[in-house]
Amino acid sequence: MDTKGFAKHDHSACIVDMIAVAEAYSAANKVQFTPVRRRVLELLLEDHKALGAYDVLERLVKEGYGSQPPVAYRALDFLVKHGFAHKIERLNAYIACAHPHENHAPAFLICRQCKAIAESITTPTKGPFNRAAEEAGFQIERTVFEAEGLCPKCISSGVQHETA
Amino acid sequence: MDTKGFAKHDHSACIVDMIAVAEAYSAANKVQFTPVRRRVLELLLEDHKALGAYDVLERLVKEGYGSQPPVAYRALDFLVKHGFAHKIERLNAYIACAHPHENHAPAFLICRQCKAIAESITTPTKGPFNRAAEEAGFQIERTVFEAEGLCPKCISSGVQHETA
DNA sequence: CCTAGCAATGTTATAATATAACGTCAACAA
DNA sequence: TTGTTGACGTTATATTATAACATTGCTAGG
Repeated sequence: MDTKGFAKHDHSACIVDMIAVAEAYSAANKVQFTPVRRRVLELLLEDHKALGAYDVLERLVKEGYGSQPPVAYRALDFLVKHGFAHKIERLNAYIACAHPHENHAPAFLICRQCKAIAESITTPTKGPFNRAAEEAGFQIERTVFEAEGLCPKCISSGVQHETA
Repeated sequence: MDTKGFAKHDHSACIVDMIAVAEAYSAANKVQFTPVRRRVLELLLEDHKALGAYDVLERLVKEGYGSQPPVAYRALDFLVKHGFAHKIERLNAYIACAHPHENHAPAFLICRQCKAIAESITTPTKGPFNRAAEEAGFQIERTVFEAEGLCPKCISSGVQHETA
């Protein structure tokens, strides 16, 4: 299981790369990688954490794009639909995909302290969950795998115990 | 992995049992299993599917309980906190726990067609996800495992293909 | 008995998240 | 040219969730 997110990496290169991938994909699949869509993907990549739709919207407004929620939701929906972003259900927020088009079954580790998020990919057809589904005769179309807890950094900096 | 939900069972007995468990637990843990809380648990058990907070509220109002959202949210929070219900993040809805206090790491199979939901329990310390977390040095506190797709019944009754 | 503290309930009000519906425009194909 | 389509922008509204405060009833200590 390949997990990205808590390690440092060359971030500006990562943005450039992703945008290039998105452009190639869009050309190949005859979908439009328009300025708003590109900009939203960049925003998600820049932050490298989950942004709410209204966070995205706020930034778009500042840059002269439309000012109403559908502007943000539509761009986010596009990115999610085509595999460039994921929705973190637990947070009602969106994050750039760290593994675009690697046959996704994304799984997230969400730090409750610093809000960092790592994305793993699990094999879509194995694991106990898939076995259980099979036994039950259930046909999986989409999965949500999210874990909340403490990332390595926050553990070592002494945060402990849930505040619950 | 024990999966409950798509098979038939004696439903009124299941409600009675759960309520008894909840009462025993509440007595033992000195928490108050009040009328609203009990009623909300009953509602969730009766439906055996996920109810939104406002669905719950609507029924409570009809029965003379308070009419404002916090009434429903507080009861649901209580039930979730003490392990009698779970929130289905994907649906922003709540469902009675099918395995109360069996050392939970609940996993759900959600039928997009008929809205039936099955609850499995996964072992909280195994599986690829836990291994990935361990490798990453991440300490899991809570998990969300949800799969959407088609349940056996809907498959055999001919529903196919996502409408996407 | 009184009363201070507490937990639960109820309320009002508002915040945060999300979508429906419609008009305009540009690209493109017939 | 014209009809269609997809994207974008808008207005308006729906849906989900919480903050903050008053009231009530219980109970522990005096």
